[in-house]
Amino acid sequence: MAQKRRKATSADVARRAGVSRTTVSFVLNNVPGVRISEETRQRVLQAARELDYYPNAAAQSLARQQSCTLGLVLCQPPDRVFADAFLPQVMRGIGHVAEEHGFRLLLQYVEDVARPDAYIRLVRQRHIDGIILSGPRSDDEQLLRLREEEFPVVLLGQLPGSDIPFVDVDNVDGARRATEHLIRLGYRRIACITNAAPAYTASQQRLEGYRRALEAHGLHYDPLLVRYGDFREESGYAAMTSLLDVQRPEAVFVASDLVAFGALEAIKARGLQVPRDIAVVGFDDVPVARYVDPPLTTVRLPAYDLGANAARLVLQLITGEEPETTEVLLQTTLVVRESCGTHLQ
Amino acid sequence: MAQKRRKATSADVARRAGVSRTTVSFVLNNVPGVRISEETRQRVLQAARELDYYPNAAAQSLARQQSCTLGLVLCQPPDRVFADAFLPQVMRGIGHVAEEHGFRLLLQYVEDVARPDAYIRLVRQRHIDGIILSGPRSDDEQLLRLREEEFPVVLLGQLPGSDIPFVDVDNVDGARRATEHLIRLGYRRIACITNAAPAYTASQQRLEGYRRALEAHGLHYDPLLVRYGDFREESGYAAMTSLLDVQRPEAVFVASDLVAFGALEAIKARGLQVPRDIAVVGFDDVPVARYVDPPLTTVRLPAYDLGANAARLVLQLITGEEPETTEVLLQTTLVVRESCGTHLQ
DNA sequence: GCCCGTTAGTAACACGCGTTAGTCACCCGT
DNA sequence: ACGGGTGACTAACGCGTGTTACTAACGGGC
Repeated sequence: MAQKRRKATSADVARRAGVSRTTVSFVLNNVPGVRISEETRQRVLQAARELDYYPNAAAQSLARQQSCTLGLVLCQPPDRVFADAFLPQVMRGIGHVAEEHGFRLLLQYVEDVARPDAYIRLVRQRHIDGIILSGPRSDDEQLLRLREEEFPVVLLGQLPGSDIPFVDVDNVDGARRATEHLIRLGYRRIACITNAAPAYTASQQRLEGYRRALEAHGLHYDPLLVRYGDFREESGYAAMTSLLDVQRPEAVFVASDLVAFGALEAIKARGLQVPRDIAVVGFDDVPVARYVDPPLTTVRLPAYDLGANAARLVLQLITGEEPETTEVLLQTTLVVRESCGTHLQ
Repeated sequence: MAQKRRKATSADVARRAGVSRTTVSFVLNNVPGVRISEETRQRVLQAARELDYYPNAAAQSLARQQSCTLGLVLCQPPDRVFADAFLPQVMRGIGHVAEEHGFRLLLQYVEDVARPDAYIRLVRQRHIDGIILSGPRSDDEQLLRLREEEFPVVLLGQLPGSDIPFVDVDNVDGARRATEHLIRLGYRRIACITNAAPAYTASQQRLEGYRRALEAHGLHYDPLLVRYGDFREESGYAAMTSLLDVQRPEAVFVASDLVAFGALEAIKARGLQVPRDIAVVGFDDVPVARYVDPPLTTVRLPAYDLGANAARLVLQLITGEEPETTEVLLQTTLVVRESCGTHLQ
């Protein structure tokens, strides 16, 4: 049974159909502007079917000078836990769009950012036609060179000061809405714990959103109510403790669910209750946000769409279509659960 | 700056080094058994460096009759939440091992199991040399055909009744140890909520482990203390409620963290406390297990190793090395937190 | 009867590399 | 002087496809 036979080539199909290889290629690729009689066309299709013919991908790539493959490069920063939670959905988004356009998806982890050779080789070897790069670093020189060479690159996340096309979440707006939600619930003294050090763009942006919400409602932005997290929950615990040591805020906007979990712990450790004593809103809507106690009100990121948009954009760059915009910001959704105290009203 | 120049080929390198293309190939591939003078060798390497030469991947694949690419096929069953949490780590494991062997990783989602053409095409088109398939379905005929053709396939998870090589977690042992932990803590009346319907292999195995632990310690296995989950937390809530309606067990082994979260809710809803009134142990150690209230004692799966082993195995199948074993079961780790009541002792 | 346009298809080259079978020069021993 | 080895390379083919330029046949208008 096991057919270890040599696989059929287009030459085999041609022979069986009694035509030339050229004709086979024309028929199977539906080349426009070439006239083939319906009868011959059917003969070719029939032969291909009978021989279970599939064109060899390597040969096609070689001849077409195109690999029809996208590279997904993961330069994950320390916030692996966060990133990991979203990756599968992002990848599904990319995968679907890529498949619709006949593209495949090649995965490349880059652990050591100092040596990104791995993904550069994929480009130089013509293994991929375009790149979606998650977690861009400003010290990545290779990336800038690719850009100069006009190789199709799309970032997942932003690289300030560069003009590389990107797809990202509207962090400012998400944070603004989260904070505004707290304001509308009547809280006035609202603290903020960021998701990471200010060096991270997303961190800055979320803080900015928090600030804008306050100012839009005539509240004073008080730097003493701001603390910086570092992706991990321990940092949330420390930051919250520090806030409580000074003066208990009525509410806290924590720009990361994970950090928020730490903050929840710290609040409990003080014998306080959420949301009765302090309201908390997170950011990210990681899968478990709804399972913690109390269920966390948070900001949901459109993971699937992030991937789908990135794929769409890089495909446009590849085909040379002019994209409407090369800087895509996707909107977030506020997911109201219990930690913000809505149900207390 | 932007060098839109044609990329260097091995012929260019040959010309610059003043040798034949053959020699270039010999040098760059370090072909054994071929004598090249040290001087020529250096000249070739030098020329390659100066021209920034990278061999064209498609051409290499075509000539070598090998793509040096692994396919990771994801046929995720309904337990997406569970699967998603582990995927990134599994992929890292695969990615690392693959890279060590000069292999790349191609990702393919299969949403519609009835039409697995997508991943079959990758094989027929010689795009990949081997497959790691996550979430095998017994109704996947294409998969069995591949096996018959002796195409390198490794499963992540098991397919009962087939002899396809696989890598999986030792579910029986993990469940046994989780249950034994409860027994050692002094609990006698121990219930079990499975992670899924009995149709799922992993579900059966975990129940079996629970049973063995009981019997090994002279405890009676009572079907009335068993309920079936369905991956989702709602099922855990319902199952736990049902258990409490009959008679309150002293402890519960829940074969899935997510389902366990639901069980925790149900217990709280009855005004009972964990672990004081009922001890709970979960399975999977999803990232948030440590953040729920109380932190969940659970069984950790070696996600990274799962991927690394699968990659190693499929690479052996590809190179024709005889693997020691084609059925790999990896051990789990019991992660003791608070929900089991250890700290009450 | 001749020319030309159209239809239907093909020969031949290009894509960039791996590899087998061979060539050529040189040295060594007798 | 000559056969035989060896070290250092190379010519040429094969991998399987896409595509450009060309041809052969046919019919139709004048």
